[in-house]
Amino acid sequence: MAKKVPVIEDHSTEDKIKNAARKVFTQKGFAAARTRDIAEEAGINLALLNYYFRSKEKLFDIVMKETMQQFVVAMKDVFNNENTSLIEKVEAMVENYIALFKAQPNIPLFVLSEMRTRPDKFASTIGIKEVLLTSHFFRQIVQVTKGRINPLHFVINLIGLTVFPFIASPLLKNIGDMDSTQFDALMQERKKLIPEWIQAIIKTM
Amino acid sequence: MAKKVPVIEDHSTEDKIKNAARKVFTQKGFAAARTRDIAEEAGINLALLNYYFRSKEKLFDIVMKETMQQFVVAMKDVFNNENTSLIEKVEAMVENYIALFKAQPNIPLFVLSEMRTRPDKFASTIGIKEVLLTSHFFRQIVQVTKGRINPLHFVINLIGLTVFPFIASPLLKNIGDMDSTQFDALMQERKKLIPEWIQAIIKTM
DNA sequence: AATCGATTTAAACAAATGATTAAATCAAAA
DNA sequence: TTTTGATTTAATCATTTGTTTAAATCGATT
Repeated sequence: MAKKVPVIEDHSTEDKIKNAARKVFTQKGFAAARTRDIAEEAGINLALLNYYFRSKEKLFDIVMKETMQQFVVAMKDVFNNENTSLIEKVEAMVENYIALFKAQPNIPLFVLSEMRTRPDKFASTIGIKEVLLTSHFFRQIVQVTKGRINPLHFVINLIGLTVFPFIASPLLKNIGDMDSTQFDALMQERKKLIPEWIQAIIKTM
Repeated sequence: MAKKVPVIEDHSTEDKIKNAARKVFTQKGFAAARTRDIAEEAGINLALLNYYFRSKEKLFDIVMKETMQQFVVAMKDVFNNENTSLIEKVEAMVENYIALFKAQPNIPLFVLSEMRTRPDKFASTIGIKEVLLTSHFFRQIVQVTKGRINPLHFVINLIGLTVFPFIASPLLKNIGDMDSTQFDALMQERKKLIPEWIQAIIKTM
C-alpha cells in the first residue's frame, strides 16, 4: 500500500539537532526560526547547536541541501528509465511525490519560499535542472509537445497539479472544511486523477 | 491588450509607507521584513512608521487585508455572472489573475506563506470561502463533477495551473533559462492554454 | 508675526536573538 | 584510579530590531 518514507533516526545529538532544525525551518522558514526553538525542539542546550554546526546559517545550509537531494533521489531512476512510457513516468512521479509530501507537507512551500527570499543558497538547483533536462523523461515531453508548445508547460502542469495543493493546504482545508486526514484522502484520490488529467492535456497538445 | 492593474499612488506619507510595506512584506515575508527596510524603502524616518501605524504588526494586518481583498474584488463579478458558461468564467479568471500577478508576482507565495506560518491572521479567508461556495461558478462546478469527484479538485486544478508558476518562478526561470520578460511571455501563453486544458480535464470528469 | 496642532526627526530604550566563553560532566583509555 | 578529550551546560556578550520619547520643523489659522 502506502510506501514508507524513511525518516532519519536521531540517535546522536547531531541528528537530534538536525531533525529539530528540519522541523522548525520547514515550519517557520529561516527568518522566523529561532535557534532557541530548534534547541528546545531537539531537547538540548542552545550552545550545543553552535558547538556542532557553528551557526544557524550553516545548519540551514545542511538541512536545505539534504531537502533538495530528496527531490532528485526520489526521481532520478524514474526519470531515466528508458522502458517506461511518459504516462507511466507521470504515474510514478505523482505517486512518489505525494507520498513524500504527505510525510513532510511543509517542504514545498519551505523550499520555494527560501528560493525566492535567499536565491544565493541555490547553486544546488543546477543539479535538478541538469537531471531534468538531460533525462529520458524530458525527451519524451519534447516528443509530445514537439514544436507546438514550450515543453516547460508540461512540467509546470505536472508539478503544479501535484505540489500546489500542499502549498495551499491551509486555504484548501478551510474552503473544503477538511482536517488533515480528509486532506490526505483527497491527495490519495489525486494520485489516480492527475495522470488521467495529464493524459487529457497531452491530447490537446 | 494587456489590462492595466491599478497601482495605488503614494502621494501622502501614509500611502508611501503602506506601499513600501507592501513591497517589503511581499518580498521577504513578515518575519524577515525589518521596519527599517520599510522606512528606507518609503524614504521616511523610522519613527514615522509607528506614528502612522502603531506597530509592524498593525501595518502588516492592513497590507494583508488589502491584498486579500484584491482576490475577491477581482473575481466577485465573474463568479456570479449567471449568463456565462463555466469555461467562460475560467477564461476570465485566468486572464484576470495572470494580469494581477504579472504586476505583483510575489503576492501568491507571500499570502500562502503567511497563511501557514501565521494562520491566526486569516479570519478574512472566510470571506473568500463564502464568496466561492455560494457563487454561481461553484454551482456550475458541482454540476460538472456531480457525484463523481470532489468539486474541490476542479478548484485546485484551476488555481494550481494559474498560480503555481508564479510561486515557483525562480525555479522555472532557472530550468527554462528565462529572464522575467520571457517568463511573462510564457504566462501570456498560459492564458489561452489553461482554459483548453481545463476543458480537456472536464471531459474526463 | 504669534500660535497651535500636525508632522518629522534624531536619539535612545528594551527585548529578542545569534553566538561565545569558561566551567562542569562524562566516557573511554592508560 | 587517573587522565584526557569529547560533550554539555549556565551564564554572558554583542548585535539587531521593534518601539518610544522629546525635541524640532512645518503649515495653516488668528
